[in-house]
Amino acid sequence: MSAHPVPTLALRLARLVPGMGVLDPALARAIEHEAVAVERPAGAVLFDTGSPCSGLLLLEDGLVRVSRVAEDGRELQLYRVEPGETCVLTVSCLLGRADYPARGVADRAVQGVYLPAPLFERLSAASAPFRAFVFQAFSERVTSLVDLAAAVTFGHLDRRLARALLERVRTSGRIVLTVTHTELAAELASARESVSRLLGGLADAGVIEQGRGTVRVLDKPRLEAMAGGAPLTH
Amino acid sequence: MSAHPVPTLALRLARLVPGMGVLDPALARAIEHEAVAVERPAGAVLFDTGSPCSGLLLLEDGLVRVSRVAEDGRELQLYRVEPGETCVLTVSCLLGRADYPARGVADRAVQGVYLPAPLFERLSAASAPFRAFVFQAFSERVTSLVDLAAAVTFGHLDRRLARALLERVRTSGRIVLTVTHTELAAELASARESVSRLLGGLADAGVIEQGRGTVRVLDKPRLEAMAGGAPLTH
DNA sequence: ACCGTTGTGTGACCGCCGTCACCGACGCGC
DNA sequence: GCGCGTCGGTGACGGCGGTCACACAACGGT
Repeated sequence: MSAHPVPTLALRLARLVPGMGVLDPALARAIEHEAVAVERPAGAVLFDTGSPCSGLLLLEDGLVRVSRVAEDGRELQLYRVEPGETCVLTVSCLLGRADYPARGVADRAVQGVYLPAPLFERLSAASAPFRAFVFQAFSERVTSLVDLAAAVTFGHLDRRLARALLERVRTSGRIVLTVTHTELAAELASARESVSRLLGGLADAGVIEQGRGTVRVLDKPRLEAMAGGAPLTH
Repeated sequence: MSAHPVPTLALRLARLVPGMGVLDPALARAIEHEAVAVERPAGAVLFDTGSPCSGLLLLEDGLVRVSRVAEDGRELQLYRVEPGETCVLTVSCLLGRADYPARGVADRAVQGVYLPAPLFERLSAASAPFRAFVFQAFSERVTSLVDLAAAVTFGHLDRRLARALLERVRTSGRIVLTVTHTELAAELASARESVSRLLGGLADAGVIEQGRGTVRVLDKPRLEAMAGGAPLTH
């Protein structure tokens, strides 16, 4: 397809993992053999509740939403995985040989490098930078999960909504978000009507501006104040 | 604090970590030098929100409650650490060099082996069993955090209360729990009155029996049904 | 036996938010 | 234009559970 040579998997991996420059040749060969280049379209289910975990996907591009689904169909977004990040649950399941307790869906088309479990273990045993990378990301996620639990318990919906909006501003880099009230409600495990009412309030207060399927953030500082100032993964 | 007729620290460590039998002599020496035997009375605060994490405590005896405290003083128990377990947050903070996002309090008097960060890193680099031990525990905790978030979001108080009771039955091994309504309320980030009413209902239904400062679980299966996926009959 | 402390029961009130019902607004295809 | 699906706004209602304000019982110390 491509006229120019595609980077090797080891190279693509090295780009994702800071400090992982020089590799043992045997290890590099193992990567070429065992790692897999992955591309999935938006909407694809990457893993689901109860399914076993066979390896770790390192994201180069796209966005993955990881969410817990209740019996009644309601859904709580646990976190989102962006390029350069890792999926805690996947690492967790790999380390503990457990099944996934949640669902991962490609929010935007996904491209990355997939490391099957044996390769993952070999890498984490052999490469300190790889370990550091995985566990650093891991650590941030655990904190964010704790934050989530606290936000759901203490924080009221307005606060969580503010956080969700800020999160989207941060990851998209734009202040005009293309998101429907229904989507936000699903993300927060709430009801569309509640979200609509709150957004209406924010619009009245001049914090945001609404369009059909869009939200424009006008007053980010105010939104941050509402979110409660809690540090949400830089 | 060294030469004693008591087991060496390396030995105590080996008892805690399955499969960690034979150690490199240099490593064993490092453990003797750097690890610290720790004993703290019930009620002692082992770490608190915002404080840095300097090492990992492996519990030999006692019980640690890890909870997130809100601004208004309400408290949500994230999990409890029992002997043989590790504290996710501690490991997480160690790995990510982050500050604690929660508070850890000795619920019963605590005894254990404390591994300062450098020693922890050395051990996790050198010993596969140690890595496996830490990360296995880590994995379980992450799952339990996800469960917690889901329970708080979807589950109602009765369900969470049932879980809390069962958890205590499990860890104490006895069906007569010495726990006050106030304590349960704090654990669930709820109100004492709510807990009292729910417990009253359970007593009426014959699921439990109450005393002053005690709860006797009579019908564990029924309690489990409540804690599980069964819809609540009101 | 007295009294303070701690644990529990109970009624009243109310706010948040989930649910139901419905309608209007916008977009798209034909 | 017309129909229709998606999106959003609004009112009504109700339940869970948090808060307040008590009353009271159990235990402990002196």
